Formats: sequence, C-alpha cells, structure tokens
Amino acid sequence: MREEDSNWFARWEEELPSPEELMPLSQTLITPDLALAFDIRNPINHNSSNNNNNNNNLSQQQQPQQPSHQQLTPPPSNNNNSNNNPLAAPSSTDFAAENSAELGSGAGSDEPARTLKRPRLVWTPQLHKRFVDAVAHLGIKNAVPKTIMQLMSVDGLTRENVASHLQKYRLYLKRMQGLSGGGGGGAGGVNGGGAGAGGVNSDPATDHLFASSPVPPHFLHPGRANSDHYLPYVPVTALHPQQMAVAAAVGSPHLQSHQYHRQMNHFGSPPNGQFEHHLFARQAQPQQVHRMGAPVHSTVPSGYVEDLESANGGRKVLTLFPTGDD
DNA sequence: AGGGAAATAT
DNA sequence: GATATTTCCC
Repeated sequence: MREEDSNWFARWEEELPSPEELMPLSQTLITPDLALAFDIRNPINHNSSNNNNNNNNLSQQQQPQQPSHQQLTPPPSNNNNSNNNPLAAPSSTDFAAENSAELGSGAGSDEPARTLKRPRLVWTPQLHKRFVDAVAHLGIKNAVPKTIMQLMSVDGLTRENVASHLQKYRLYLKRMQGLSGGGGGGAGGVNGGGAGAGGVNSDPATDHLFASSPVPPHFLHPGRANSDHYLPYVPVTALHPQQMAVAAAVGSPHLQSHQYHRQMNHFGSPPNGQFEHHLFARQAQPQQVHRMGAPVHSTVPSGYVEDLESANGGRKVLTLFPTGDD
C-alpha cells in the first residue's frame, strides 16, 4: 500500500495547475461600485428565492465590509481560461457582481471592517479541499488551527473557523479509521473527487463534505509509514495566497446539507443556475507563512475552481474566486 | 493557542 | 430531527 502514498503525492502534483492554467490576474473581483459604474449586471440571476438572511441576528444587516458579492457561475464546463492571456479581462461570463439587494441605504462604498459578525461560514468542497491540502502538507503533527489557517490563506477565515472544522475533520477521520480498519477498506480509499462515480461512498451518514475531498492516506495511518515523511517541510510554496473567498450562504439553507441528494435530477435542470453568495473578499495578508522551500517545481495549487462537484451531485456553486491581487 | 464539548443556527 | 458552525471552557 505504500504505493498509495506515493500515488497520492503524485496525484497531488498532477492536480496542480500549470502556470498557464492559473487564473489571470485581471480576474479580480468586481465590486458593486465597479459593477455599477460599468453597468455590469448579472445576465442571469434568477435566484433570490429568499434573499435575506433571517438569521436570528436580524438586527444586523449585511456586512458592507466587502461589497463584493461575487458569484461564480457554475456552468458545466467552466474551465478557466486555458489560454495564456494574462491580461484577459474578466472572463466573459464567469461571474458577475450583484448587489443592491439591500445595501442601498448602507452605501457600501466603505468597508469599515467593523466588528461585524460574520455569517456562518460555509465549508464548501473547495474550501475543504484546501483545508485538507493544508493539513496534508503540514502533516497531522503540525496541523494546528493557526498553521492551517495560515497555509490556507483564505481570506476571511479565522482560526476559530479552522479549529472547529479541524475538530470535526478529526472526528471524521477517526470514524473512518474505525470503519476501514474493521472491514471494508474501501472507505478509506482515496475517493478522488469522483466520489459519486463508481461507487457509493461508504456511508450516507458520513459527512458529505468530508467525503467530497480525498483524504490523504497518511491521515488514516498514523502509525504506518513515517509520520511526516512526505512533507518534511511543507512545500508551502505550492500553496499560494490565492484568495479564496468564503461563501456565506445566507439565502440558501437548502443546499448546504442536502447536497448528497443529488439535485441533478434526470431533468438535468438544477433549481437554479447559480446561487447568490456573499463573499468576503479580503486580501490575504502579507503575513504569509514563511515559505521555506523554493518553488522548485513552480507548481502552484492555488485556489480556483478545482473539480466541480459533479460528484457531489448537487453542488455546483463555486465560492471562491481567484484573484491575482498582489 | 489547542482541544473538546455545549450551544445555536440552518 | 439532524447536521453544520459557532461559542465557551479547560
């Protein structure tokens, strides 16, 4: 089985986007202001079933901090611009900025990063993927909230967020160990994104989200093999501060936990083409983790649309948008 | 800061 | 009712 390990790594490498595949810097976020200025509007916005988040925190309105409510269109094959046009303007239909819903009175020009209570963070497969990668690269040993958070470089992510997620993730791993150890090792197998494909995931009860991202073998085999053999020192260089936005699913309560229901019904017409997501677009702080190794391979697995969840069945929302800020 | 469990929101 | 995230406590 050591092969698995090496394979996993190889796989990981393969996954890395080539320089050309990286998102062009120009693909930055469009702020509402800009959108308005340019009269950019979402060509297809038919969502808004319930635009307002009526959390119990009704007393608070939206977070004007980053008026960038971007939403990536989930289109089937929305491959990033494979061309190498670094200065391509916002890839056509990829996303649009929509706002105005109710920020009218608020005047979202300012981003007073006040102590706004942020809405519940929704861990999308992408985000989780990133999380897993980070943990994998750090090694369970060093995988602590703070470090993970730093590695992820996801804006808006707080240590608490990560800690909490980590907690659950560990639980998940634990469960998996127990299951795989006892009988079917299948569970532990690398799901390889194609979760839904060949077979069913072990348990429906299993965390949907967690199941959506491959679990590095080492995670399950603490004792086996050297602990952190593979990544003696995190090739952090690989993880670049691409920004991933955290999505706050404020309006769509249903697509969070029921994704495994595969909304991709036979009709093939999902309820909505895309959902409205509020993204916290903040720039990753320069406080990046010190990158130790040099980018030898240059592979930069950044945050961008990795594998759309055809696997998940119902998850077609991308909540991260790469921005070549910097 | 890290880990775990209770509380709450969805 | 169950699950996902947040918040509190050690």
